[in-house]
Amino acid sequence: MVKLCGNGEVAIIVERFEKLEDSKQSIIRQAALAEFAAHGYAKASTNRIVQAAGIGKGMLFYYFTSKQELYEYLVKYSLEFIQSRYLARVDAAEPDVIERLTQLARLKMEAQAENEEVFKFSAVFLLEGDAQLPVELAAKINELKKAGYRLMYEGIDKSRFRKDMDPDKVFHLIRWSIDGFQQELLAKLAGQKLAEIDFEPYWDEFYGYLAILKMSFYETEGESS
Amino acid sequence: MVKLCGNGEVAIIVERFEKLEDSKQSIIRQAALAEFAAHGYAKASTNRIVQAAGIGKGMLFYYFTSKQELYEYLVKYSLEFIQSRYLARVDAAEPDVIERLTQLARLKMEAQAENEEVFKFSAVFLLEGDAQLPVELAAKINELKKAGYRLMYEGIDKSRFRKDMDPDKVFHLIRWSIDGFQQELLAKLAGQKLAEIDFEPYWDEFYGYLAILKMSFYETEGESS
DNA sequence: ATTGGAGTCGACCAGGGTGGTCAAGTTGTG
DNA sequence: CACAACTTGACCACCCTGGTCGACTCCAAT
Repeated sequence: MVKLCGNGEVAIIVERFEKLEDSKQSIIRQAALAEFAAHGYAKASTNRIVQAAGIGKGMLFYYFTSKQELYEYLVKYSLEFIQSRYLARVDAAEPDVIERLTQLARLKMEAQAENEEVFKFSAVFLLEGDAQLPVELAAKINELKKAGYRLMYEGIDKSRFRKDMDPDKVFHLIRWSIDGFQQELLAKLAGQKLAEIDFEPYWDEFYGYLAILKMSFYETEGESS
Repeated sequence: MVKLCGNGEVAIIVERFEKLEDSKQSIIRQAALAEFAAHGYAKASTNRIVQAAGIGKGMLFYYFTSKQELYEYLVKYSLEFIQSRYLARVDAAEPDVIERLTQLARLKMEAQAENEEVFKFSAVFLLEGDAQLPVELAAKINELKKAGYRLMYEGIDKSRFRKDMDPDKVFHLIRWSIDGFQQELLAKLAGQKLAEIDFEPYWDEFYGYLAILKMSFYETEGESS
């Protein structure tokens, strides 16, 4: 009988890695994520990975058959991480723009604090064509992109905006503002370990910006038809 | 007598490049800018540069003594380009936030249309520590950074904002909005030659956003003390 | 005590890319 | 013709690559 589902051997080999104690697994995974995030698939170096992880060269190819397979494992891992630790937590039923975007910002920041390398790596593999992945993985990537898009744009209620402004434009302005704040915050905190930072003061500042946005773009209470 | 000002030989060699007809100079320059922009100093390849420029390997080292000198030439060229074609054109006396930021956006877009590679390259060398440049060049880079910072933040009149909002926060919201628009536009136009694009419709859209920002954040006319 | 398999290491391999050189050849000009 | 400026790409020594593999350690089962 012919195997229809491919890669019996590969599965056996990757298992070795998954049997490792979590702490060691994590060290290797983080080292590899960081390397691929910093250099992309082609220019990432397996030598630097094993050096950063503190293991012998041989071990990497004992756990993974090849650089390519390691990369695919990391993509799969990252997709699952982003899905379960970030997107799945967003309340897609929240219709208020600011509430929704605030949730996205907050949950993303929390997930990023939990594993920053995953997000840096995702920025690479979401754009990169270098690696060419098996169709089934490429499909999952597209799913994730669409899921993210949906959470950002679908089911948003723009009826509460001031009537004298184009609601789509207002929506974009709000989005750019929140993105800008977030981006600038991350740039300011670059180099520090996100997990160790007390974000409360930054969130307070953030809510100050949100208050201004609401005051500016939302219909004033009790002024309606 | 001792030469106090260094590099007599280098000057003679670079002269060869500067004597070239402009069109050829430009082809080589653009190829090199693109290569360094895409890969950074360390991983840029002189082989790919000569290939892209359509010249023999030897010529590159006939015009420039080394990869390092080529890089320094490009940094110098880019600094001058950005200074003269972008920053110098900004009217630093314009006190109105939106007017000022609009100018910055518009002039940057025009300069980018004139030579896109310079801006992509500048994004690299403004961050990169790889190359280590001679102090005198590093100083010029810092000057440029400061000049840019000044044009963005200095001499701005925030007194026309609504009195019930923190003017610094409003300023940042406006900045992020304009940046967001610009960034998204550039992403949408990626791959096309900026110089061949008719920007009028985009500017119209942009002014639509500005109108909303003014309506939202500026003190309403005739409501004062 | 012995065996054997899982786990671990790093020296080693062939291959490819690196920045830079240079002998050879092509031009253009006096 | 001669001579200098210009142009080429094969070539160099070197470095790093992904991947292999023989040697070694450890430990549980015999």
